[in-house]
Amino acid sequence: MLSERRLEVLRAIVQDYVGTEEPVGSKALTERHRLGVSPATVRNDMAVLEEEGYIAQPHTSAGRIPTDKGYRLFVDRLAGVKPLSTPERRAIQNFLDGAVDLDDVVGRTVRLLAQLTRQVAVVQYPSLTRSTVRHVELLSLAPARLMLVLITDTGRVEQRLVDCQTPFGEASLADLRARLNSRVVGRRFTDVPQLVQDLPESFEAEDRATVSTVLATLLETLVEEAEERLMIGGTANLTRFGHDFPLTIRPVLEALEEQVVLLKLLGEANESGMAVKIGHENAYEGLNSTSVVSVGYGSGGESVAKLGVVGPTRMDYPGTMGAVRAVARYVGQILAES
Amino acid sequence: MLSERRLEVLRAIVQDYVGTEEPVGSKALTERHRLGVSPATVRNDMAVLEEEGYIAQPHTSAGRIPTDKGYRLFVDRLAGVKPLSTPERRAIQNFLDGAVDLDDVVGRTVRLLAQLTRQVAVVQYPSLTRSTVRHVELLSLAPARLMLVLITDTGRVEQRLVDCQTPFGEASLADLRARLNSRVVGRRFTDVPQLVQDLPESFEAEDRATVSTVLATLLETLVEEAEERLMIGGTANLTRFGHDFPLTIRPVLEALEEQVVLLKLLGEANESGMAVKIGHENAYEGLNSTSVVSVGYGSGGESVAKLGVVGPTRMDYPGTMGAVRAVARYVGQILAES
DNA sequence: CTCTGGCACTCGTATGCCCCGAGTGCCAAA
DNA sequence: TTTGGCACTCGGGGCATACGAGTGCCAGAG
Repeated sequence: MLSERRLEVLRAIVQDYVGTEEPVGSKALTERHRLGVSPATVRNDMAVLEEEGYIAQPHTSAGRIPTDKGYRLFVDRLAGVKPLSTPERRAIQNFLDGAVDLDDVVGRTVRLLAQLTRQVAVVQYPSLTRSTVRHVELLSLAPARLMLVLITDTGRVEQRLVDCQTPFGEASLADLRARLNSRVVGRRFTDVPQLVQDLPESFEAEDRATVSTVLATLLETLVEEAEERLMIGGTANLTRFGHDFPLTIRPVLEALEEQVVLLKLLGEANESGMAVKIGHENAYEGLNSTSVVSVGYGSGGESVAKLGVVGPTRMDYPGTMGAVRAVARYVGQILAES
Repeated sequence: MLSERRLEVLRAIVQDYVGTEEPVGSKALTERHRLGVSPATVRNDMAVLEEEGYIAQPHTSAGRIPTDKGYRLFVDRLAGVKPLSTPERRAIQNFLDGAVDLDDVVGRTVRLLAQLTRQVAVVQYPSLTRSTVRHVELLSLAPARLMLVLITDTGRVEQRLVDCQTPFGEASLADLRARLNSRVVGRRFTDVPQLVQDLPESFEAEDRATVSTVLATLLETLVEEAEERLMIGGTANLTRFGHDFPLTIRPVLEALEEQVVLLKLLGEANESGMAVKIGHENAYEGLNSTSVVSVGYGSGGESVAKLGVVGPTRMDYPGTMGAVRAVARYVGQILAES
């Protein structure tokens, strides 16, 4: 077990390193922090911390830098979440309040988050899997071509073209539209499949194939959209990453274009609290020198999607976590209002 | 006026510099290209080219590199557009043919373009301003709340919520829907305003306010969506930019997040042919060390949107132009089919 | 058992120096 | 107008040196 003072030393190392981006030595530490002990003592503590794997030396005769394990301990036990200042809060609210539609909300959120944290921001569009159906519309575009429009309670609209084998009359169309809506409006997406399961049977034989096609398309839309969309921003902040540029930055840029990877990363934020993935804790190799801070957000108590930031492992965790949490809350409010 | 041989020298310089990324000297030139003259002659030609501003020396006693003006001349008079190889063409077609909807087409296009050119690709969603209306749908969500859905001939769907001051009956709704569609379906967006101008007058007094609100929302949608959306990809290729990294790359990343800037850049592609903006020809300062190759694309003869790539001024112009043109053509075909 | 001051040692970085070579400009001759 | 020759420039690489921040260890004090 590490003594109180050793933890204090670790905290000081993390804070200094995050600030200066340079390995921190024993003397500098005692000067910048009032630890009340001499550099020699700190050296001993550092030796122990290194042995335990919390810090490391880039080279002999250089200062120490925190390891992933060190950051982990720092986040878990040594640092809180730094709340934002009142002006910051007000700025967030003002900025988000100006949004006019869902796209705008997400767009503003991502820019806000990038600016606050000075890192790369990732925001997932509110999820459909939790959503309910507000309306399903069927339009006849051509004799054998329909358009299916799905409207969700989060204000999102998805459309799909449906090609039918046989022409589908206006009467049948109106019939299907009415029955479909009476069954699924207000219901959760996950419940829809079983709710519409037996619908084809109640139609004339000639229309059954088309009805089945329409339903299949509807279900497909639900599933496809469960794989969510993302918006990212603040990539220019990648330039603040470090000195050994191209090598570090390239895999990150590549990862940012792989929506699947990002979704998986965000997905690991458990619903209640914030998730912090540090360095090698990230499954994707290209992000081994980055940390991901993510949190769920949503209207009401339930989280419908995730948002977060990606930055160097050497980041200001308390500040970043504070910003992420605050933004998530305000976005949730905005969504609840609309 | 520059002699034929001087132009040949300039072409050789551009080609070599693009290949090696290093300033090219007179001796190396005569070795790699069969110019049929001695290095001394080339030196004289280079002196002239430098005086005219087509090439420059990074330092005394270094080779020459092309200036923006030099690239300009190269593109305008010395280089053609390099057609893609047959396998490349086939690969493009196969890749784009797999697309399932508009988002997918654009997504695949941007990835394809990034991969072919090894640069940053930018694709504008097909524009609405040129499009025609395929259908307008009105849904009643609540007594005083409507949803307006606009479907375009390019397969795009836009929706807007409309809050009415007074409740709007189902009968009136059906009436408005029918009249609206009979007037605008098949018409161009730009023609819509005057086509619906007098619609409110033909309704009962109590409904007129609502009808006006709906029409206003419709027109607003047309205008708003004229400011197009973009998709970008291949940002990882920015790492191949050069040695003096952060300084060059940062403003480019910033520019890429400013949709307005990008739209303006693409917008300068005139409809018929390809536009190549080199270095300082780009209005936006951050892109002064980049070139933009863009072209319009669309189904049929008309271009409905633009696409292009952003790369270092030192790029393979013939190859890039060939790839951009080919992709634009195939995307146009795909759009025409669907 | 813990802390402290002292001391020798390490090693990465900055600095200065030199040399090499690619590249240039100029000039006189073909 | 082209060519070969020649002196000059200057950036970059290699090398030795000096510096200094930082370490580990040890002996002594509390």
